Amino acid sequence: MPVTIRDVAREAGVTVSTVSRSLNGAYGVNQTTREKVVAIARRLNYSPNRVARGLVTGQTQTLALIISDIRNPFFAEVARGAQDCANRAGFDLVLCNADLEPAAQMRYVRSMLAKRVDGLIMNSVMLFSREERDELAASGIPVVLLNRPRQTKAFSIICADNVQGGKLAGAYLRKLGHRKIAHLTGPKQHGNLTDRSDGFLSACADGIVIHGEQTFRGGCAMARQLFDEHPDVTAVFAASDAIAFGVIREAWNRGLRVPADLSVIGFDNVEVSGIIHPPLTTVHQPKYEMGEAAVEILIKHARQIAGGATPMPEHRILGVQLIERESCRAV
Amino acid sequence: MPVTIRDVAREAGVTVSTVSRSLNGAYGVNQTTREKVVAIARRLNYSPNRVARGLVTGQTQTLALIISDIRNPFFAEVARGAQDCANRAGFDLVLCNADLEPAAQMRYVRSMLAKRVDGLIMNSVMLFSREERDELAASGIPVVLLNRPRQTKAFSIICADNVQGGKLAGAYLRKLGHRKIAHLTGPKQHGNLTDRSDGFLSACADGIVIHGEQTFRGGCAMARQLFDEHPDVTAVFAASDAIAFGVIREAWNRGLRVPADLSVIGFDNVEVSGIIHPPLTTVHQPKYEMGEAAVEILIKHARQIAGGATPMPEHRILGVQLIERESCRAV
DNA sequence: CTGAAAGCGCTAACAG
DNA sequence: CTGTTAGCGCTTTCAG
Repeated sequence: MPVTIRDVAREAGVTVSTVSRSLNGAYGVNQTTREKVVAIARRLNYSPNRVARGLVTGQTQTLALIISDIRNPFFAEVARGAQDCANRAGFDLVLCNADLEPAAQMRYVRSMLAKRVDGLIMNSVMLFSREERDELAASGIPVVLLNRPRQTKAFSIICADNVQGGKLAGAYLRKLGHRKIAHLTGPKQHGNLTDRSDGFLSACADGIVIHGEQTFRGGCAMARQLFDEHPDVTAVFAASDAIAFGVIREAWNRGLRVPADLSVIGFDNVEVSGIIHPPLTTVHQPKYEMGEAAVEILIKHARQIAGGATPMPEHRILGVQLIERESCRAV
Repeated sequence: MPVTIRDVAREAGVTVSTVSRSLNGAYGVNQTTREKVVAIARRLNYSPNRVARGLVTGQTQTLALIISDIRNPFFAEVARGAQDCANRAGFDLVLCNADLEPAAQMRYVRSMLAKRVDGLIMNSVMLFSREERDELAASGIPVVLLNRPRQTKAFSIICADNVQGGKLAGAYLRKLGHRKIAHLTGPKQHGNLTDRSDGFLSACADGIVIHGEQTFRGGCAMARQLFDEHPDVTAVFAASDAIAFGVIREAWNRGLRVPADLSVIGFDNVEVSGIIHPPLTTVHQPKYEMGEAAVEILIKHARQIAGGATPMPEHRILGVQLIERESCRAV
């Protein structure tokens, strides 16, 4: 049904190879011939079948993004950065939501491999077993891991400077004069969050640390526990904005005013943090840029592989930034 | 590098056609032969090259989702529903963010067509010109439009019952006893929003309608205008949650308490509406289900096309629902 | 039930 | 500079 390279060739009175060369800007085509071919291709509304091209070149100009959930605003922002960057380079991005299930994640990986994507971005927990990791590495396609600071050295890694972010938050609260400070975070042993805790504790060695669920609900629950057990706390550093929102909600419920009675600082700087009341002071992660960086690396590596080279995995840590809004005050 | 169907065939001592048939569950293969082939394929860790298969079958098991911006929580939710549904059927989903630019949108459409996706979901404004529309229709792949109530009859359409939603909101505010009610919405002549307005006006014929930008900032701006020009208004129906958040923010700035001094109802029911203070009463759109429905239609139509049939475009309107939270009160 | 052969639409040597 | 030839890896008639 659609017009093929053969149709163009016939119409132009040349062979398909000449058409291919003309359209792909390869050397060795008479300028006049090329122009003629290009004109005819345009007139026929010809568009090369990328599947066919992919089969012969071995490259699909497609990347995969395997994350836990696109509804998480953090990932939405990363995805947008990744897609924009991919688009600029003529690549497409396929989206996979694997939640936190290793099995789902691995199914997606295999499916993407079978579709011969040129690269893979993944986040999500404890990826696969040793064999699975080897399987991926053996596939020979570039992989960048998102936010997995201490992972194997076989893949590239992009993450924000979580240690620095935690330190920034802790130091800021101390500078405001707070002395009884709590840190509400997710599960222990969670790469990112552990780094944030470490950074925080380096600035507030006597900080109270409470673990829970890294969600709005989790934030509510941890805040309840905190208010019950440590009513003298004057400031909290939430390991994510979602947790911070829970803290603010719970503070409201207890009649505590933020920031009058309680200072709260978050982490991530998701869009809503500027919209809620009070506007949330938080540590900004360069989410969009992380997506861009991941794709940038992938494309570079894919080109190297196409050129016969073996790319070196790259580990890039992006800077964070304190965003002062209205949820903290000096005491 | 990767193991091909030929490797399996050689190892099994049969030809590639037998391997193909065995693996695809086609009729006419000796049970014993099939089992042997399957076992060997598994042992070799064989996974068919989907690009090659796509070239011959003409189907890629891939769908495209062209939206304005995945960072918009509305689209994130739709995307998640779409991706889940696609995944269940063995399809993948490629994500494109075209913002509101017709040119970008058309580039994505063409790119997806060239990659031979099996179907297309699009939202975004005033798609293309007549020729562009014809070009898409001529491509012969199924298309479903998101939230474009009054579009051409050549494509399928999924949208929420916006008229009903507007009516629900208006009737609710009246039932609470409000008489001076304002409706803050986006640009005029915007399919969805116009429907919401119409529904609202059918319940509140004397409602004040203000047009602006359909964003948080736009909500702030419209609220300022409203408070200046109509200080006696006791309730507002915002055409989207984003606008409602702006109204609440601006109310705070003016010292108006929500809902004590001003009742606010939104539209969409994005996740944050349950997180902000006060929790927002709003009209729920079945976003996830809209994504699912879109993919469901696409896949059904793709199968029909593969079977030689010509699918009939389908128009599906999904029901909405009033979510009562704490931003409205009776007067 | 299985094999041989053709071909999807394109690129890429290799000749001429 | 252009044409001929050979596949990429798979499915699918068509024979046997």
